[in-house]
Amino acid sequence: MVTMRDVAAEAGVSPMTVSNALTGRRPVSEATRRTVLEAVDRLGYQVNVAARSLRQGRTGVVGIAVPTLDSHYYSRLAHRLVRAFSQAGLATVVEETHASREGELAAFRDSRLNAYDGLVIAALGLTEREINALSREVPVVVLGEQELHQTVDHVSMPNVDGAEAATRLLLERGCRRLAIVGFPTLTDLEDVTLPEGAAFVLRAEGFARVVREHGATASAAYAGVTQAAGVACARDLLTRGEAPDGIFCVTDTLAFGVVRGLADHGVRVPDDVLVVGFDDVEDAEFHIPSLTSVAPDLEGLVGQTVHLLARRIASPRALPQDVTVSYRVVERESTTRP
Amino acid sequence: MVTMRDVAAEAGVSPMTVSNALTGRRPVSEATRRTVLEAVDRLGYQVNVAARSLRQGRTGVVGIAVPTLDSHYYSRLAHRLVRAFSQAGLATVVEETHASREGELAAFRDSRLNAYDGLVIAALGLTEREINALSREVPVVVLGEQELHQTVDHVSMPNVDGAEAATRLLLERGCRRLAIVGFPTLTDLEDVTLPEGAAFVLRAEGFARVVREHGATASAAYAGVTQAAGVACARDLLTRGEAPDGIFCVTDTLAFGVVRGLADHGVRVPDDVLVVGFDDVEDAEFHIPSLTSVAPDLEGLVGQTVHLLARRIASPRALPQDVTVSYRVVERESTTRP
DNA sequence: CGCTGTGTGTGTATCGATATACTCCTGAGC
DNA sequence: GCTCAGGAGTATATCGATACACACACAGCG
Repeated sequence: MVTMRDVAAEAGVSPMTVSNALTGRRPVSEATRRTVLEAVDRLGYQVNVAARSLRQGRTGVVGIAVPTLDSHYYSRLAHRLVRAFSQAGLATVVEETHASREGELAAFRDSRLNAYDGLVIAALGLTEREINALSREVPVVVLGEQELHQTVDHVSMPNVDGAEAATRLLLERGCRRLAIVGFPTLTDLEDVTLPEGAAFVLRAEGFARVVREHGATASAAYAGVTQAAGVACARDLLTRGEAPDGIFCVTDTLAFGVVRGLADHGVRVPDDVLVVGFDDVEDAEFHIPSLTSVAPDLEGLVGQTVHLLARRIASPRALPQDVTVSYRVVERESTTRP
Repeated sequence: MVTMRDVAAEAGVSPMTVSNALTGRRPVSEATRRTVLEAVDRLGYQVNVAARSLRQGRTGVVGIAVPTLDSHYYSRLAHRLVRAFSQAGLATVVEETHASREGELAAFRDSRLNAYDGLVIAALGLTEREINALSREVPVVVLGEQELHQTVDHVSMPNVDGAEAATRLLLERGCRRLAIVGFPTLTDLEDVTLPEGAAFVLRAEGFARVVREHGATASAAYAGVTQAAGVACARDLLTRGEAPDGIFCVTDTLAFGVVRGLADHGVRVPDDVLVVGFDDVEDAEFHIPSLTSVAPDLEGLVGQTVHLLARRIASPRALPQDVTVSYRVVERESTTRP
């Protein structure tokens, strides 16, 4: 491997001058700068990051830890975050936590910990207490899957409000027998702990509140987070008493499954039942029927995340911020009466 | 920061003994091992990866570079690769190249280069020559988007064969006016260079070959790789002379767009036209209509990739292998005549 | 009894880049 | 003519973990 020392020899200067010429940390005369750069080209020199970061204690890389990449929502979120950090001049690596406590601890603790200058994590498995403890050791921004209490930088989705809006939309469109897919019950909501974390609870809360306010009837079904789970929930709802005429799904992914599951039983959307999702993933626009969905302001979420993490890296003791981004409901065919 | 030296002092041994106790690289008596581990716990010691990898020249991390995570296919592929490497005991980080030459060079060269022990790259922008040159400097497995010539480990999809099978399926189902979506022409195929690389060319080749053999007529449309592009292509095909009755889309993503675009013009799948995709992404099963697709053996692809990279890391001068995985055609509603 | 071998542990040099303190030189100012 | 500021470059120590050579005790063996 060719080192800075080799470049220095080739250029007839000291290693330190090579370092200064390359990083610009200290001034170097124009002439020697050129000589150095030529030597670098000739030898094909590349800086050794391990050595640099050992010395500097920083790596210039931020980690992005998401539960899985095999998801409409998280793959898109990771993509947007990467792009935003890149525009801010920060390199990124993406890590999957498999929605497990261990995976999330790994993102914090693992050997790679001191390889990141900061971490963005969509935490599902860790408790608030754990997150608080860990956040003292490394700059971190938590993405909104938990309710936290101003102890760590936190950017969250408008879970309750968005769910309320979605549910109201169903009622406005004339639905009277509502259902929620992605949550197992409508009583004692806060006692339920799902593997997917608190976002689902908050969305269920919003749904339940509007149902209560309007004195509507509602049922609930839960079988997981995948499209297949959506299919199962649809079947479940159809074989149970009176079928719903409006379904709120806590994610678009579930909604896709639900629509598919309904179709399997000859139930048409929107003719027989209206469906609303949450997240407004790209596919919502292209499915048949296209899916009405709650669209959180992803750009805002990503922008805030980058901003907060950069701020925290710069000043580790800054006061933690808690931001909730805005949303809008994008209405499409799945709630448009024919 | 607490270092190995601190642990050594706490445990009353030398740093070297701590290292040996933790890595197991050299034997340590059971008693001192326990003492060391207790000291580690008490102080909350974590190894500094920068120092370790500077000394060892290895990091235990492999990089996975894909064009984008905002894609049905690549996000799933990245997910599977991460899982497979993890099962093989290797940590991974995922990087996006934005399908650009620069992004791919970055994956190789960027400061983080010497931070990976190996690289898996789905290269679209680099030339064969460049890949060959770079592959001499770092263990790399190229995922099948290029035709390479046994100069680098390479795992590829059954692009030509799969496309042929898909096209034959359309003919068998009675289609006579075929179309391909995702490729701009059917003459001088090999002269076309798409931003998406050679996979599209190969799929077009398979399509064109079968069309030729059967003396069928065919048209072509291209507008990019997204679902929106699929919509545009559908519109394009419908407004141009006689509409096709069978469409082969070079990716499922395009196919989703095409089906949607057709629906926008009142053309129904499969009633009026049959559609086949390629990749068999998860959504293919859940769309309405569900999408017939060429399903490459992803498990095989991922397994081979892990195997080849591990092998190359172990023995850098091993003879390069070129593997093409198998495929099957999964027939669903989009090609099932009502 | 001396000699080799094995099992444990320690000291030292090293990986490559860079922070820091230092030297040298040129030119301005009085 | 002399001092002093500051620009350009260099020597050295250091970040933390570990490869390597070495030390030492004790067992087995001829």
